[in-house]
Amino acid sequence: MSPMLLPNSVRDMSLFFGLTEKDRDDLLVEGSLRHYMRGQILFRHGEAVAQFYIVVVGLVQLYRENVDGSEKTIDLFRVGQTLCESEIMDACRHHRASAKAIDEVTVLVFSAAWLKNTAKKHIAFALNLLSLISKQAHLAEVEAEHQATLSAAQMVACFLQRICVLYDFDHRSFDLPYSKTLIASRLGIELETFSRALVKLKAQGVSVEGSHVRVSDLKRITQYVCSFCSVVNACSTHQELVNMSEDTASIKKVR
Amino acid sequence: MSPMLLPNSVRDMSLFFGLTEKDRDDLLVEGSLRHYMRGQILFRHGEAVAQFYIVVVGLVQLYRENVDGSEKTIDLFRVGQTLCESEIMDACRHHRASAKAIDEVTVLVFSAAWLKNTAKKHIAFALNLLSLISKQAHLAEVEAEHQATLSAAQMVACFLQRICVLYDFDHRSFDLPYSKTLIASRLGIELETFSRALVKLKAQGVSVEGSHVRVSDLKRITQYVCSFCSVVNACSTHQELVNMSEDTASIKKVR
DNA sequence: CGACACTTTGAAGACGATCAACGCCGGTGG
DNA sequence: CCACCGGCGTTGATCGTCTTCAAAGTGTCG
Repeated sequence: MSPMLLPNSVRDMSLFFGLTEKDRDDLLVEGSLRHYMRGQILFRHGEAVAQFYIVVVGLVQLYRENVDGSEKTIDLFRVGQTLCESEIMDACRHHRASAKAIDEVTVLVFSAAWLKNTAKKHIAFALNLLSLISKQAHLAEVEAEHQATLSAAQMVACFLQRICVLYDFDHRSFDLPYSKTLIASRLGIELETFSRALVKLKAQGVSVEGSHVRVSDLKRITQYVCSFCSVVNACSTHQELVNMSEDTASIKKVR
Repeated sequence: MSPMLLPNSVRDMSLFFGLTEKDRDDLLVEGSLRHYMRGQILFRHGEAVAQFYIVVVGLVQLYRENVDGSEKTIDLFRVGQTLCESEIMDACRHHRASAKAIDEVTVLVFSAAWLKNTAKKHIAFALNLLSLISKQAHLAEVEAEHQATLSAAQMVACFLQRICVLYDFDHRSFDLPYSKTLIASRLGIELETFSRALVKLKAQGVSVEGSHVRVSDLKRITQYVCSFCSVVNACSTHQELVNMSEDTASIKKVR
């Protein structure tokens, strides 16, 4: 697989910071591209953990099937995001959830051994991986906290903010990048609750028509969710995080 | 600080697996012991992240103060557990939560630079740290999922199981290691809800009188919470996890 | 014994889940 | 071209669960 063909969002991934271009490309060469049609399964809960994935095109859904057959979306991964790194580093032998393609998806696949060996071989890679997984751990903690403390409408508002940062959208006007059904599942709420939450957000200056979102008062919506939340959302990349953290104290004061 | 004085639960921490005893002790020497009285603050939300902590004695509460003054417990750390590793590796400059002593607490304190440098110097340490943080990320994910999908009674049952593994208690009869108020806060539910959840669990063969817990039917309570949950709870140490994962498939079938 | 922290219990209310009905839209097939 | 269908989203009604407020019970420690 020639690294030249990969989109910039993959070649510039934070995972490869601090490596020479040559080292990075030598590593990327060891991956192989794999395509999935809409709805196809990448891996299933319970199967052996054998591979590390980097999303190159499309959207991948990580989800769990409950005993009753319903699905709960754990997370959604877009271009430049990775799957299974924590399962591999955690020495977890079996997948803890299933993954499927939402769109037409292309992923770059590496063996689990590749990930471990690369971490051993390149200390910079190991530290980047640490940073990446730390960030995930933190996001998951915040998520757990939100589930416990925020109302549905607040979680939706928080999600909209996160979307803007992740996709680099204009915070005042943008289109939802995927269906409301999927968003509701991602947030752990029912579609009906999501729909009603959008109605409530109108009072906070957020209007959603179809898939188009317009936010009339950025400050109001930021205060509506906890201000801490907005810091988290803004810290999507390493560099942004470094910059943002300068301002954390002042944001705290503002609230 | 002489490593000889540290309890085994610290000297045998998974973080130092694969290092020689000498390397480990040389590293431990660089830490300094610090004592806190009941209720004293280790660090506050918003302060600069400067240190890495290993709990040597007592229980440390990580919590967030909401705008309205109420506290939400994010996690509780006992002997042999660590604080701030993910904040340090994540290059997060300011604490994302506050920490205080529940008991009388002793911690071993290292500079943030110590943690980063040790990871750079000893690849085994870096990999152990990766494993540790991966595990945390996973637990946090499961936690978020539980908050979204389980009832209060199920979360309490799940928590009791986790307690047993973490403290190596007899699963059939043990004492709660801390107050019900603290447990409720940890689970993100109100004390009243917690109390009522215990009443409901009587029907599942779990009786709690004062702080003493008796479980009459282990299988019933395991099935009451999702079976996936019990696998997670059991995977408290690296080695246990490696052993457990052998059985994951079979446990899945059982449910 | 009284003060105080911790816990339990009761009653009322808020919120989200669930079930049901309907509207909208794009595609398919007659 | 129209009828039908299925996927998606909205809205209404009802129900169960958790929170909130209030009161009372339990225990410990001075």
